[in-house]
Amino acid sequence: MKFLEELQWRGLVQDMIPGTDEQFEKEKMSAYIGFDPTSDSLHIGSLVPIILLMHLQRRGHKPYALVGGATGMVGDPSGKSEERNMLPLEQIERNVDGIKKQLSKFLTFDSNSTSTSAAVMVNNIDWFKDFTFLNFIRDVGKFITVNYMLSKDSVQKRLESGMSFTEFTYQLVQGYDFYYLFTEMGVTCQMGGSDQWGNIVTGTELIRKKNGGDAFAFTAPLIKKADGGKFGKTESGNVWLDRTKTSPYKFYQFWLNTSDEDAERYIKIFTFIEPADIESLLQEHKQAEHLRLLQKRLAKELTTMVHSEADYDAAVQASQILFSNNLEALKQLNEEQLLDIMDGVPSPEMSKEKIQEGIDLISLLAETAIAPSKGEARKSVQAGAVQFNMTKITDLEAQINTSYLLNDKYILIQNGKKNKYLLKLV
RNA sequence: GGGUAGUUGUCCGAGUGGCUAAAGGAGACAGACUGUAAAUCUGUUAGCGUCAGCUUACGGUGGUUCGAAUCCAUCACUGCCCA
Repeated sequence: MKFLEELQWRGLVQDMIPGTDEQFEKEKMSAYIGFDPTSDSLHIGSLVPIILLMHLQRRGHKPYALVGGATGMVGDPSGKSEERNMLPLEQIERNVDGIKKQLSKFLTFDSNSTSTSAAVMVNNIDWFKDFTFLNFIRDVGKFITVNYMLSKDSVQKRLESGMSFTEFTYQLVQGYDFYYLFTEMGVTCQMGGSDQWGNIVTGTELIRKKNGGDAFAFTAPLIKKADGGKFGKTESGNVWLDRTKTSPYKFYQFWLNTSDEDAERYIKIFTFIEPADIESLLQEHKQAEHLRLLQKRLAKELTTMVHSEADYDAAVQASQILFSNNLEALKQLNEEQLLDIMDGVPSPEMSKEKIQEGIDLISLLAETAIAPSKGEARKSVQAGAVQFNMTKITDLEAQINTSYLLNDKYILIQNGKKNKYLLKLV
Protein backbone atom coordinates (compact mmCIF):
# COMPACT_ATOMS: atom_id res chain seq x y z
CA MET A 1 0.00 0.00 0.00
CA LYS A 2 1.20 3.46 -0.76
CA PHE A 3 2.05 5.67 2.18
CA LEU A 4 -0.94 7.98 2.08
CA GLU A 5 -3.20 5.22 0.90
CA GLU A 6 -2.46 3.36 4.08
CA LEU A 7 -2.98 6.41 6.25
CA GLN A 8 -6.24 7.00 4.48
CA TRP A 9 -7.34 3.46 5.15
CA ARG A 10 -6.47 3.93 8.79
CA GLY A 11 -8.66 6.99 9.00
CA LEU A 12 -5.77 9.35 9.50
CA VAL A 13 -6.39 11.64 6.56
CA GLN A 14 -8.99 14.36 6.43
CA ASP A 15 -7.76 16.94 3.92
CA MET A 16 -4.82 16.89 1.56
CA ILE A 17 -3.15 19.28 -0.80
CA PRO A 18 -3.52 17.73 -4.26
CA GLY A 19 -0.43 15.80 -5.27
CA THR A 20 0.77 15.14 -1.75
CA ASP A 21 0.16 11.41 -2.07
CA GLU A 22 2.17 11.15 -5.28
CA GLN A 23 4.99 13.23 -3.89
CA PHE A 24 5.45 10.79 -1.04
CA GLU A 25 5.97 8.02 -3.58
CA LYS A 26 8.40 10.02 -5.72
CA GLU A 27 10.96 10.74 -3.05
CA LYS A 28 11.82 10.56 0.60
CA MET A 29 10.28 13.65 2.09
CA SER A 30 10.79 15.76 5.16
CA ALA A 31 7.54 16.57 6.89
CA TYR A 32 6.71 18.29 10.12
CA ILE A 33 4.01 18.61 12.69
CA GLY A 34 3.68 21.13 15.48
CA PHE A 35 3.10 20.54 19.17
CA ASP A 36 1.59 23.15 21.43
CA PRO A 37 3.41 23.68 24.70
CA THR A 38 0.27 24.22 26.74
CA SER A 39 1.33 21.59 29.26
CA ASP A 40 4.57 19.94 30.34
CA SER A 41 3.28 16.56 29.29
CA LEU A 42 1.54 15.27 26.23
CA HIS A 43 -1.79 13.57 26.59
CA ILE A 44 -3.39 11.03 24.36
CA GLY A 45 -4.86 13.78 22.24
CA SER A 46 -1.33 14.30 20.94
CA LEU A 47 -1.00 10.65 20.11
CA VAL A 48 -2.33 11.08 16.60
CA PRO A 49 0.33 13.59 15.56
CA ILE A 50 2.97 11.40 17.17
CA ILE A 51 1.71 8.40 15.30
CA LEU A 52 1.78 10.31 12.03
CA LEU A 53 5.44 11.08 12.61
CA MET A 54 6.11 7.45 13.47
CA HIS A 55 4.46 6.24 10.28
CA LEU A 56 6.58 8.72 8.41
CA GLN A 57 9.79 7.44 9.94
CA ARG A 58 8.84 3.82 9.39
CA ARG A 59 8.51 4.52 5.71
CA GLY A 60 11.90 6.13 5.55
CA HIS A 61 10.72 9.72 5.42
CA LYS A 62 12.21 12.30 7.72
CA PRO A 63 10.00 13.55 10.56
CA TYR A 64 10.39 16.97 12.08
CA ALA A 65 8.74 17.67 15.40
CA LEU A 66 8.22 21.35 16.00
CA VAL A 67 7.52 22.54 19.51
CA GLY A 68 5.82 25.88 19.52
CA GLY A 69 7.88 27.95 21.89
CA ALA A 70 6.86 31.01 19.90
CA THR A 71 3.39 30.07 18.73
CA GLY A 72 2.55 29.00 22.27
CA MET A 73 3.10 32.59 23.28
CA VAL A 74 0.46 33.79 20.86
CA GLY A 75 -2.33 31.26 21.20
CA ASP A 76 -4.07 29.46 18.41
CA PRO A 77 -7.70 30.55 17.98
CA SER A 78 -8.58 27.43 15.96
CA GLY A 79 -11.46 25.60 17.53
CA LYS A 80 -11.58 27.90 20.51
CA SER A 81 -14.66 29.90 21.27
CA GLU A 82 -12.83 32.53 23.22
CA GLU A 83 -9.48 34.15 23.71
CA ARG A 84 -7.27 31.91 25.68
CA ASN A 85 -5.08 32.81 28.58
CA MET A 86 -1.46 33.34 27.89
CA LEU A 87 1.02 31.25 29.78
CA PRO A 88 3.99 32.82 31.50
CA LEU A 89 7.20 32.47 29.48
CA GLU A 90 9.01 30.28 31.99
CA GLN A 91 6.07 27.93 31.96
CA ILE A 92 6.25 27.64 28.19
CA GLU A 93 9.94 26.86 28.33
CA ARG A 94 9.36 24.18 30.92
CA ASN A 95 6.62 22.68 28.81
CA VAL A 96 8.77 22.66 25.70
CA ASP A 97 11.41 20.68 27.58
CA GLY A 98 8.88 18.21 28.90
CA ILE A 99 7.44 17.61 25.46
CA LYS A 100 10.86 17.15 23.89
CA LYS A 101 11.65 14.45 26.38
CA GLN A 102 8.46 12.58 25.73
CA LEU A 103 8.74 12.72 21.97
CA SER A 104 12.13 11.08 22.00
CA LYS A 105 10.45 7.95 23.26
CA PHE A 106 8.52 7.49 20.08
CA LEU A 107 10.93 8.63 17.41
CA THR A 108 14.55 7.96 16.70
CA PHE A 109 16.44 11.22 16.94
CA ASP A 110 19.90 9.79 16.68
CA SER A 111 21.85 12.60 15.10
CA ASN A 112 25.02 10.53 14.76
CA SER A 113 23.41 7.95 12.63
CA THR A 114 23.72 8.34 8.93
CA SER A 115 20.13 7.31 8.53
CA THR A 116 18.31 9.82 6.43
CA SER A 117 15.15 9.28 8.41
CA ALA A 118 16.44 10.37 11.81
CA ALA A 119 13.89 12.66 13.41
CA VAL A 120 14.67 16.29 14.10
CA MET A 121 13.31 18.49 16.85
CA VAL A 122 12.97 22.21 16.27
CA ASN A 123 11.58 25.05 18.33
CA ASN A 124 10.14 28.00 16.49
CA ILE A 125 11.29 30.42 19.20
CA ASP A 126 14.70 30.03 17.60
CA TRP A 127 13.72 31.88 14.46
CA PHE A 128 11.18 34.17 16.03
CA LYS A 129 13.02 35.57 18.99
CA ASP A 130 15.11 37.96 16.92
CA PHE A 131 12.50 38.64 14.32
CA THR A 132 11.33 42.19 14.90
CA PHE A 133 7.78 43.27 14.46
CA LEU A 134 8.62 45.61 11.61
CA ASN A 135 10.56 43.00 9.75
CA PHE A 136 7.77 40.56 10.24
CA ILE A 137 5.09 42.76 8.77
CA ARG A 138 7.38 43.66 5.85
CA ASP A 139 8.62 40.15 5.09
CA VAL A 140 5.57 38.13 5.91
CA GLY A 141 2.53 40.35 6.36
CA LYS A 142 3.01 41.86 2.93
CA PHE A 143 2.31 38.59 1.20
CA ILE A 144 -0.97 37.68 2.79
CA THR A 145 -4.06 39.82 2.49
CA VAL A 146 -6.38 40.49 5.37
CA ASN A 147 -9.26 39.36 3.17
CA TYR A 148 -7.60 35.99 2.91
CA MET A 149 -7.00 35.77 6.63
CA LEU A 150 -10.55 36.81 7.41
CA SER A 151 -11.98 34.04 5.30
CA LYS A 152 -10.54 31.38 7.59
CA ASP A 153 -13.00 29.37 9.63
CA SER A 154 -11.09 29.94 12.80
CA VAL A 155 -11.45 33.68 12.30
CA GLN A 156 -15.05 33.61 11.06
CA LYS A 157 -16.23 31.77 14.11
CA ARG A 158 -14.75 34.40 16.35
CA LEU A 159 -15.95 37.46 14.50
CA GLU A 160 -19.12 37.55 16.56
CA SER A 161 -17.61 37.04 19.95
CA GLY A 162 -14.45 39.03 19.47
CA MET A 163 -10.84 38.21 18.84
CA SER A 164 -7.68 40.09 19.60
CA PHE A 165 -5.12 41.11 17.00
CA THR A 166 -2.71 38.70 18.63
CA GLU A 167 -4.86 35.71 17.89
CA PHE A 168 -5.71 36.99 14.46
CA THR A 169 -2.01 37.05 13.66
CA TYR A 170 -1.53 33.47 14.71
CA GLN A 171 -2.02 32.00 11.27
CA LEU A 172 0.75 34.19 9.91
CA VAL A 173 3.12 33.12 12.65
CA GLN A 174 2.42 29.48 12.04
CA GLY A 175 2.48 30.03 8.31
CA TYR A 176 5.94 31.46 8.60
CA ASP A 177 7.09 28.36 10.47
CA PHE A 178 6.34 26.31 7.42
CA TYR A 179 8.03 28.83 5.16
CA TYR A 180 11.13 28.82 7.35
CA LEU A 181 11.37 25.05 7.52
CA PHE A 182 10.73 24.84 3.80
CA THR A 183 13.50 27.22 2.82
CA GLU A 184 16.04 26.48 5.54
CA MET A 185 15.61 22.78 6.11
CA GLY A 186 13.94 21.45 3.01
CA VAL A 187 10.76 20.44 4.80
CA THR A 188 8.16 20.20 2.08
CA CYS A 189 5.13 18.85 3.89
CA GLN A 190 3.16 19.84 6.95
CA MET A 191 0.76 17.65 8.84
CA GLY A 192 -1.65 18.39 11.64
CA GLY A 193 -5.12 18.01 13.03
CA SER A 194 -7.95 19.08 10.76
CA ASP A 195 -8.44 22.19 12.89
CA GLN A 196 -5.03 23.25 11.64
CA TRP A 197 -6.01 23.18 8.00
CA GLY A 198 -6.50 26.91 7.75
CA ASN A 199 -3.15 27.67 9.33
CA ILE A 200 -1.41 25.11 7.20
CA VAL A 201 -2.81 26.50 3.98
CA THR A 202 -1.65 29.96 4.96
CA GLY A 203 1.82 28.45 5.13
CA THR A 204 1.67 26.90 1.69
CA GLU A 205 0.30 30.16 0.35
CA LEU A 206 3.21 32.06 1.84
CA ILE A 207 5.69 29.63 0.36
CA ARG A 208 4.08 29.87 -3.05
CA LYS A 209 4.08 33.65 -3.06
CA LYS A 210 7.42 34.35 -1.48
CA ASN A 211 9.32 31.53 -2.95
CA GLY A 212 7.38 29.97 -5.76
CA GLY A 213 7.98 26.52 -4.33
CA ASP A 214 5.56 23.66 -4.08
CA ALA A 215 4.59 22.74 -0.56
CA PHE A 216 2.48 19.79 0.50
CA ALA A 217 0.26 19.06 3.44
CA PHE A 218 -2.40 16.82 4.82
CA THR A 219 -4.41 16.75 8.02
CA ALA A 220 -5.80 14.06 10.26
CA PRO A 221 -9.39 14.19 11.49
CA LEU A 222 -10.03 15.08 15.09
CA ILE A 223 -10.69 11.96 17.07
CA LYS A 224 -14.12 11.83 18.61
CA LYS A 225 -16.05 9.19 20.38
CA ALA A 226 -18.96 7.58 18.58
CA ASP A 227 -21.37 9.24 20.99
CA GLY A 228 -19.91 12.61 20.07
CA GLY A 229 -18.09 13.06 23.34
CA LYS A 230 -14.55 14.29 23.67
CA PHE A 231 -11.87 11.73 23.19
CA GLY A 232 -9.33 11.21 25.90
CA LYS A 233 -11.16 12.41 28.97
CA THR A 234 -12.08 10.37 31.97
CA GLU A 235 -13.76 11.30 35.23
CA SER A 236 -10.34 12.17 36.57
CA GLY A 237 -9.46 14.40 33.64
CA ASN A 238 -7.03 14.02 30.78
CA VAL A 239 -5.23 10.81 30.07
CA TRP A 240 -1.54 11.68 30.02
CA LEU A 241 1.41 9.92 28.51
CA ASP A 242 3.47 10.65 31.61
CA ARG A 243 3.24 7.76 34.05
CA THR A 244 3.33 10.04 37.07
CA LYS A 245 0.20 11.77 35.82
CA THR A 246 -1.64 8.72 34.55
CA SER A 247 -0.39 5.39 35.81
CA PRO A 248 0.13 2.57 33.31
CA TYR A 249 -2.71 0.73 34.99
CA LYS A 250 -5.11 3.61 34.40
CA PHE A 251 -3.76 4.09 30.92
CA TYR A 252 -4.45 0.44 30.16
CA GLN A 253 -7.92 0.72 31.65
CA PHE A 254 -8.70 3.71 29.50
CA TRP A 255 -8.19 1.78 26.30
CA LEU A 256 -9.83 -1.33 27.62
CA ASN A 257 -12.99 0.67 28.26
CA THR A 258 -13.32 1.77 24.66
CA SER A 259 -16.75 1.14 23.20
CA ASP A 260 -17.12 -1.42 20.39
CA GLU A 261 -17.83 1.19 17.82
CA ASP A 262 -14.83 3.30 18.74
CA ALA A 263 -12.52 0.33 19.06
CA GLU A 264 -13.01 -0.54 15.40
CA ARG A 265 -11.77 2.88 14.38
CA TYR A 266 -9.10 3.22 17.05
CA ILE A 267 -7.36 -0.02 16.24
CA LYS A 268 -6.59 1.38 12.80
CA ILE A 269 -5.67 4.82 13.98
CA PHE A 270 -3.58 4.09 17.02
CA THR A 271 -1.79 0.85 16.27
CA PHE A 272 0.75 -0.21 13.70
CA ILE A 273 -0.80 -3.59 13.11
CA GLU A 274 -0.77 -4.54 9.44
CA PRO A 275 -4.00 -3.78 7.58
CA ALA A 276 -4.57 -7.43 6.73
CA ASP A 277 -4.19 -8.46 10.34
CA ILE A 278 -6.57 -5.75 11.45
CA GLU A 279 -9.18 -7.02 9.03
CA SER A 280 -9.04 -10.49 10.48
CA LEU A 281 -9.11 -9.07 13.99
CA LEU A 282 -12.26 -7.20 13.14
CA GLN A 283 -13.82 -10.39 11.83
CA GLU A 284 -12.96 -12.24 14.98
CA HIS A 285 -14.30 -9.47 17.13
CA LYS A 286 -17.63 -9.40 15.36
CA GLN A 287 -18.15 -13.07 16.09
CA ALA A 288 -17.74 -12.66 19.83
CA GLU A 289 -18.08 -9.08 20.83
CA HIS A 290 -18.42 -9.78 24.51
CA LEU A 291 -14.84 -11.04 24.57
CA ARG A 292 -13.68 -7.53 23.68
CA LEU A 293 -10.77 -8.72 21.61
CA LEU A 294 -10.32 -5.34 19.99
CA GLN A 295 -10.27 -3.45 23.25
CA LYS A 296 -7.75 -5.85 24.70
CA ARG A 297 -5.49 -5.60 21.71
CA LEU A 298 -5.77 -1.82 21.62
CA ALA A 299 -4.89 -1.59 25.29
CA LYS A 300 -1.97 -3.93 24.77
CA GLU A 301 -0.49 -2.11 21.81
CA LEU A 302 -0.83 1.32 23.34
CA THR A 303 0.32 0.46 26.84
CA THR A 304 3.34 -1.28 25.42
CA MET A 305 4.16 1.57 23.11
CA VAL A 306 3.71 4.40 25.58
CA HIS A 307 4.99 2.59 28.66
CA SER A 308 6.53 -0.87 28.36
CA GLU A 309 5.74 -4.51 28.05
CA ALA A 310 6.34 -5.04 31.75
CA ASP A 311 3.90 -2.28 32.56
CA TYR A 312 1.38 -3.90 30.30
CA ASP A 313 1.76 -7.26 31.97
CA ALA A 314 1.34 -5.69 35.37
CA ALA A 315 -1.74 -3.81 34.30
CA VAL A 316 -3.35 -6.94 32.90
CA GLN A 317 -2.63 -8.87 36.05
CA ALA A 318 -3.99 -6.12 38.26
CA SER A 319 -7.10 -5.81 36.13
CA GLN A 320 -7.77 -9.51 36.28
CA ILE A 321 -7.65 -9.59 40.06
CA LEU A 322 -9.53 -6.33 40.51
CA PHE A 323 -12.34 -7.09 38.14
CA SER A 324 -12.76 -10.80 38.73
CA ASN A 325 -14.61 -10.25 41.99
CA ASN A 326 -12.75 -13.23 43.28
CA LEU A 327 -12.29 -12.43 46.92
CA GLU A 328 -10.55 -15.72 47.59
CA ALA A 329 -7.89 -15.04 45.00
CA LEU A 330 -7.38 -11.64 46.51
CA LYS A 331 -7.02 -13.02 50.02
CA GLN A 332 -4.49 -15.58 48.94
CA LEU A 333 -2.01 -13.06 47.67
CA ASN A 334 0.93 -12.34 49.91
CA GLU A 335 2.02 -8.80 50.53
CA GLU A 336 4.57 -8.73 47.77
CA GLN A 337 2.17 -10.06 45.18
CA LEU A 338 -0.52 -7.70 46.33
CA LEU A 339 1.69 -4.64 46.04
CA ASP A 340 3.02 -5.81 42.73
CA ILE A 341 -0.42 -6.12 41.28
CA MET A 342 -1.71 -2.93 42.78
CA ASP A 343 1.13 -0.87 41.43
CA GLY A 344 -0.54 2.10 39.81
CA VAL A 345 -3.73 1.74 41.79
CA PRO A 346 -4.10 4.82 43.99
CA SER A 347 -3.00 3.96 47.47
CA PRO A 348 -4.00 6.32 50.25
CA GLU A 349 -2.53 5.78 53.70
CA MET A 350 -4.00 5.83 57.16
CA SER A 351 -2.69 5.19 60.63
CA LYS A 352 -3.26 1.71 61.92
CA GLU A 353 -4.42 2.83 65.34
CA LYS A 354 -7.54 4.35 63.86
CA ILE A 355 -8.66 1.03 62.51
CA GLN A 356 -7.73 -0.80 65.66
CA GLU A 357 -9.89 1.59 67.62
CA GLY A 358 -12.64 1.19 65.06
CA ILE A 359 -13.70 3.96 62.72
CA ASP A 360 -16.96 4.63 60.99
CA LEU A 361 -17.20 4.11 57.28
CA ILE A 362 -17.99 7.70 56.38
CA SER A 363 -15.05 9.19 58.23
CA LEU A 364 -12.69 6.67 56.76
CA LEU A 365 -13.71 7.47 53.19
CA ALA A 366 -13.43 11.20 53.79
CA GLU A 367 -10.11 11.04 55.63
CA THR A 368 -8.45 8.93 52.97
CA ALA A 369 -9.74 11.30 50.29
CA ILE A 370 -11.42 8.38 48.55
CA ALA A 371 -14.49 10.56 48.83
CA PRO A 372 -13.92 14.32 48.71
CA SER A 373 -16.05 14.99 51.79
CA LYS A 374 -18.25 13.30 54.32
CA GLY A 375 -21.28 14.50 52.45
CA GLU A 376 -20.00 12.93 49.24
CA ALA A 377 -19.05 9.77 51.10
CA ARG A 378 -22.58 9.46 52.40
CA LYS A 379 -24.01 9.91 48.92
CA SER A 380 -21.77 7.25 47.48
CA VAL A 381 -22.63 4.76 50.20
CA GLN A 382 -26.33 5.45 49.79
CA ALA A 383 -26.04 4.95 46.04
CA GLY A 384 -24.47 1.56 46.65
CA ALA A 385 -21.21 2.57 45.06
CA VAL A 386 -18.87 1.63 47.89
CA GLN A 387 -17.25 -1.76 48.26
CA PHE A 388 -14.70 -3.00 50.73
CA ASN A 389 -12.75 -6.03 49.58
CA MET A 390 -15.24 -6.56 46.79
CA THR A 391 -18.22 -6.58 49.12
CA LYS A 392 -20.77 -3.83 48.91
CA ILE A 393 -21.44 -1.80 52.03
CA THR A 394 -24.65 0.18 52.19
CA ASP A 395 -24.91 0.76 55.92
CA LEU A 396 -24.11 4.40 56.64
CA GLU A 397 -23.29 3.57 60.23
CA ALA A 398 -20.93 0.71 59.41
CA GLN A 399 -17.85 0.46 61.59
CA ILE A 400 -14.59 -0.55 60.03
CA ASN A 401 -12.23 -2.65 62.09
CA THR A 402 -9.28 -4.97 61.71
CA SER A 403 -11.43 -7.79 60.38
CA TYR A 404 -11.30 -6.11 56.98
CA LEU A 405 -7.55 -6.18 56.70
CA LEU A 406 -5.74 -8.06 53.99
CA ASN A 407 -2.24 -9.10 54.89
CA ASP A 408 -2.78 -7.29 58.13
CA LYS A 409 -2.52 -3.84 56.64
CA TYR A 410 -4.43 -3.35 53.41
CA ILE A 411 -8.02 -2.86 52.42
CA LEU A 412 -9.24 -2.83 48.83
CA ILE A 413 -11.80 -0.07 48.57
CA GLN A 414 -13.96 0.80 45.58
CA ASN A 415 -16.00 3.90 45.10
CA GLY A 416 -17.88 3.16 41.94
CA LYS A 417 -17.27 0.15 39.78
CA LYS A 418 -14.07 1.37 38.23
CA ASN A 419 -12.44 3.47 40.92
CA LYS A 420 -10.23 1.20 42.98
CA TYR A 421 -8.05 2.13 45.90
CA LEU A 422 -5.71 0.14 48.04
CA LEU A 423 -5.80 1.58 51.53
CA LYS A 424 -2.53 1.08 53.34
CA LEU A 425 -2.22 1.23 57.09
CA VAL A 426 0.96 2.60 58.52
C1' G B 1 -15.86 59.49 21.23
C1' G B 2 -21.65 58.76 20.90
C1' G B 3 -25.69 55.30 21.12
C1' U B 4 -27.35 50.46 22.31
C1' A B 5 -27.52 45.25 24.04
C1' G B 6 -25.34 42.08 27.19
C1' U B 7 -22.01 39.54 31.41
C1' U B 8 -26.23 33.82 35.71
C1' G B 9 -23.73 27.48 38.40
C1' U B 10 -18.80 22.90 34.29
C1' C B 11 -21.32 24.71 29.53
C1' C B 12 -25.95 26.48 27.18
C1' G B 13 -30.00 28.98 29.15
C1' A B 14 -34.69 30.73 32.18
C1' G B 15 -35.48 34.00 35.96
C1' U B 16 -36.83 40.78 36.71
C1' G B 17 -37.74 42.55 44.83
C1' G B 18 -39.21 37.62 49.22
C1' C B 19 -42.12 30.89 47.65
C1' U B 20 -34.53 31.04 44.28
C1' A B 21 -28.87 27.32 46.02
C1' A B 22 -31.60 29.62 41.33
C1' A B 23 -36.47 26.32 35.97
C1' G B 24 -34.98 23.50 31.64
C1' G B 25 -31.24 21.24 28.72
C1' A B 26 -26.26 19.39 27.91
C1' G B 27 -22.22 17.31 30.24
C1' A B 28 -20.36 14.60 34.42
C1' C B 29 -20.64 10.94 38.45
C1' A B 30 -23.24 6.77 40.69
C1' G B 31 -26.93 2.55 40.63
C1' A B 32 -29.77 -1.28 37.70
C1' C B 33 -29.28 -4.18 33.08
C1' U B 34 -24.81 -6.03 30.30
C1' G B 35 -19.45 -7.61 28.15
C1' U B 36 -15.08 -3.15 32.93
C1' A B 37 -19.29 -1.77 25.71
C1' A B 38 -23.49 0.95 23.58
C1' A B 39 -28.59 2.04 24.30
C1' U B 40 -32.25 2.44 28.18
C1' C B 41 -34.25 3.43 33.11
C1' U B 42 -33.24 5.66 38.17
C1' G B 43 -30.58 8.89 41.51
C1' U B 44 -26.96 12.82 42.36
C1' U B 45 -24.63 17.21 40.45
C1' A B 46 -21.93 25.03 45.03
C1' G B 47 -19.06 23.79 49.72
C1' C B 48 -19.29 21.93 54.64
C1' G B 49 -22.32 19.13 58.00
C1' U B 50 -24.55 15.11 63.73
C1' C B 51 -29.55 16.23 57.08
C1' A B 52 -31.24 20.41 61.97
C1' G B 53 -28.73 23.78 59.48
C1' C B 54 -24.52 26.89 58.31
C1' U B 55 -21.25 29.34 54.65
C1' U B 56 -20.24 31.15 49.83
C1' A B 57 -22.73 32.29 44.95
C1' C B 58 -25.90 35.21 39.56
C1' G B 59 -18.95 40.27 35.95
C1' G B 60 -16.21 43.89 40.20
C1' U B 61 -17.32 47.64 43.89
C1' G B 62 -20.58 50.62 46.56
C1' G B 63 -25.80 51.89 47.61
C1' U B 64 -31.51 51.63 48.24
C1' U B 65 -34.52 48.05 51.09
C1' C B 66 -36.77 44.43 56.79
C1' G B 67 -35.21 41.55 52.30
C1' A B 68 -31.71 41.95 45.70
C1' A B 69 -29.52 37.54 40.62
C1' U B 70 -33.63 40.93 40.31
C1' C B 71 -33.83 48.35 41.73
C1' C B 72 -29.85 52.56 41.63
C1' A B 73 -24.68 54.36 40.90
C1' U B 74 -19.98 53.30 39.21
C1' C B 75 -15.96 50.46 37.06
C1' A B 76 -14.35 46.42 33.86
C1' C B 77 -15.14 43.28 29.70
C1' U B 78 -17.85 41.86 25.10
C1' G B 79 -21.31 42.32 20.81
C1' C B 80 -23.95 45.61 17.45
C1' C B 81 -24.89 50.59 15.21
C1' C B 82 -23.02 55.69 14.30
C1' A B 83 -18.45 58.84 14.03
